[in-house]
Amino acid sequence: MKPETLNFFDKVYEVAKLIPFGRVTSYGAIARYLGAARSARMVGYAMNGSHGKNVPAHRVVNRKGLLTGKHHFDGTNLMQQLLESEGVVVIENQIQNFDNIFWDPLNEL
DNA sequence: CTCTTGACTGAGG
DNA sequence: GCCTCAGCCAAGA
Repeated sequence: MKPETLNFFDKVYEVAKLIPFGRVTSYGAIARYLGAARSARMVGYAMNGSHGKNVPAHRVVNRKGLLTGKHHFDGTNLMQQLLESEGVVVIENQIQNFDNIFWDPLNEL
């Protein structure tokens, strides 16, 4: 598997799968780790195809810890349910104690 | 080829 | 801290 054969989307999926249980990261963090610091939006765009790929998209939020992508899940509060199942406290689409559970691939990986 | 659409981010007021 | 604006880049029409 040459890296060149891996699409930007595939790279995003790989990183997303590496997010530890009960931790979260941001689109920008993943983008920077992939060397595409200006492509944070592409990370989110890539998650559109994350369904059925065993990708924990619910652990990826924007830089504020806001669940901006919750509307892309089936249920209205499915994304929040999944996060709370992992011990992550979410109030009004906002992850509480975000700085503490934030997982930066550049620093942790 | 051009134009629109985003699960974003950083800077400025 | 909140709001607004502009830059960013891939995919689809």
